[in-house]
Amino acid sequence: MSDLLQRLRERGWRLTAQRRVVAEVLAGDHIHLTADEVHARATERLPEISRATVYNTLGELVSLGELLEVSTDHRATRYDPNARRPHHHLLCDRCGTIRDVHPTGDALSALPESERFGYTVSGVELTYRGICPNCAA
Amino acid sequence: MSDLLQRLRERGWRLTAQRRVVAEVLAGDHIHLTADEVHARATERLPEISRATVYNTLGELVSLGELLEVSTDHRATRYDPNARRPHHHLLCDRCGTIRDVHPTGDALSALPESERFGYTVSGVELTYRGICPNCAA
DNA sequence: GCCTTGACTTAGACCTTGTCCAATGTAGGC
DNA sequence: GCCTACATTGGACAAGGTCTAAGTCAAGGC
Ligand SMILES: [Mn+2]
Ligand SMILES: [Mn+2]
Ligand SMILES: [Zn+2]
Ligand SMILES: [Zn+2]
Repeated sequence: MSDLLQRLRERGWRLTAQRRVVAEVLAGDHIHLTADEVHARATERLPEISRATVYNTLGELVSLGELLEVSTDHRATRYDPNARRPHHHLLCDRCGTIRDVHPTGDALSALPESERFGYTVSGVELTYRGICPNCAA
Repeated sequence: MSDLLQRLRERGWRLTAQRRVVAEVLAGDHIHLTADEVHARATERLPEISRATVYNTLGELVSLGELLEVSTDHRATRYDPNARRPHHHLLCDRCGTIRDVHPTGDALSALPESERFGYTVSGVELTYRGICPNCAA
């Protein structure tokens, strides 16, 4: 997290209070917040931060490869700070909670040449769906 | 496609010109149109069809299990008439073209118990990403 | 330390996607 | 052919997201 700020400074980022707060809000495991959720949490620490700045900062972090965009549902995009270790997602259909998961094997190799239609395939995303223990109870 | 209309009539659907045109627009393989694309194509055949009716009809077809919603990008939902044969998607990152694909193996069994976090896992979606032959040229 | 400047932030207008509603039209049973 | 419950319509509305012009400020140079 201050690792992150360090990397960003090295890439010429100005260290503003707003950017610092957004970075802080995104710290942690299994974090997949929407832009408005990030804004709400950032506002607790820095009341005057604007929605536009949150969107700007999230967009920049995505461009820099420090954040991933995840669109699991048909609602708002979620932002995933776990961009350094490849992983997939397990989503609760009832409450929307998302966990990072690491399936075995390589999903890419499961797509035979005959099913590639001449595409150059570079990646694959898996989204598992189910019901979380909390919602099951 | 008239199969579809047949099934729908059996389920109590009124056969209106609007619904017929939406069903026609959705016919074919590897079709993954947005609601506005469906509306645009439907308008060519039936100029007075409204956006609300297109949304209504698409929503009903989804409820009836005749259409799938696909959200591969972070933009508009796409509607997939290939609801009868399970499949996954291969997406061109440049132009957005989507193909239906059928990978080998079972992605569900690739998620070990230790990575399920107590969830009851019921399904998995795969999205392959790459560049289509058209965009590569 | 202070100045300078280009990068950053801000409020709010605006756009796109999608939902909702009251008024109007019509498919299909009789 | 009539009736009526179901379908369609235009437009208002809402959420998520983008853009802009004006003001602010981090940080390098002195
Ligand atoms: Mn994640
Ligand atoms: Mn498909
Ligand atoms: Zn849940
Ligand atoms: Zn392409």
